[in-house]
Amino acid sequence: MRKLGELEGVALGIVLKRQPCTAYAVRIELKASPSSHWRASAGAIYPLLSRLEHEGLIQATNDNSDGRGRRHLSITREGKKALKAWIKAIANPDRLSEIFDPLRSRMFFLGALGHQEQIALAESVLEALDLNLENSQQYVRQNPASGDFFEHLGAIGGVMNAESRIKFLREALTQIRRHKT
Amino acid sequence: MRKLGELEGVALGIVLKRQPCTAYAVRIELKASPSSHWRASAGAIYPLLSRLEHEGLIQATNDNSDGRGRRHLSITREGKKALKAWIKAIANPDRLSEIFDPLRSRMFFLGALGHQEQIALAESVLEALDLNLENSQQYVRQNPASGDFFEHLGAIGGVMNAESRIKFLREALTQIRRHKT
DNA sequence: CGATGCATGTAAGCTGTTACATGATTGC
DNA sequence: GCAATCATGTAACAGCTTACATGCATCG
Repeated sequence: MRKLGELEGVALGIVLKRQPCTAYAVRIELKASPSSHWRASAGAIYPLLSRLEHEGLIQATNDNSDGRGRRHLSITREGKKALKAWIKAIANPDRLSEIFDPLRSRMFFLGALGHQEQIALAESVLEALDLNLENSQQYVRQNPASGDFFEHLGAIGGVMNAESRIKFLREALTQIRRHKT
Repeated sequence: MRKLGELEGVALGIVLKRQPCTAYAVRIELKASPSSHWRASAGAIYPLLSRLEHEGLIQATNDNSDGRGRRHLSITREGKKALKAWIKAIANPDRLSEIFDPLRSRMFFLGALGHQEQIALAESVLEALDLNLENSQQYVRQNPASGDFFEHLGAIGGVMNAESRIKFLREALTQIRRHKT
């Protein structure tokens, strides 16, 4: 059984949670989730789900109740097995450290800016991060502990990450101010 | 002036820091950095740097002091302008939230596992995260405040992120134990 | 004198993006 | 009736990976 890619895992997971649902719904959910790496373009989602269907990880039933030719997706036994394997693969330290954070990438090169520019940028990013935190907190409220437990956990993770980034940038800003070229 | 992609920005930043340096050195540095999204494959780096050279953002001088045909890269005035623009682009909230964390992606779907499996996985990931933290701390020691200031800042960011993930997973584990399906 | 590291690249393939194309349904 | 949303897809392209190919230098 083939290993799933990152977007494949996420998409398959969404199918499991929302089944029976359309490919469109999967796409919207991906877009809606805050701080996502994925743009969830149609050109990615539809071929991806076709692939998963072709491999027997999801199945589709045609819904002819209206003229839109909706196709309702659900996960198969094989699909759930593949999803579980995908989830468990995170225990691999290499997979675990495949993080991507455009803010931290840029910190390494902040020295390319002048001292005033550094401070101005850090301050404006700090504002953006505050908005970011508010969005994450709102997402938690939209997914309370009373609803889907793991959706709630993931949302909490988003808040903690946002807080961590703010803490980091505040610390960085303090040190930059002290630094003076 | 064209906007730089993420890997382009990072590569250009490394050239600025290490110049004059070879493309190979850029690649090694990318690989060495802990928790990197990029595999820094030759097939990515060499065409990328050729592109930047072609566009006048970096320049190369041939070094014939040995038979390896080394090409020493350095950044141009235009290149530094492009790099600064790339760094400042992080103030854009959309760019800022393009985070990717394979651990958090999977938290949303942890419910696909049985309760015991959830706990076992979380525990083994927690161990891997501890190693992760140690690596990040070592990276800080390798890049002390006495050296390149921003390299040090970036390294600190790595540690804070590692700590944040551990804190998150500990919290998650506690809640999962309480949850009992 | 052989293994490892330095150094540069290419070819095929996969995955994702943007932009386009089409059409039905719903709400104002 | 018209706009927004639901819904499915394709085509062209960009970017990165794996795997391959080549050859010099250095160290034991």
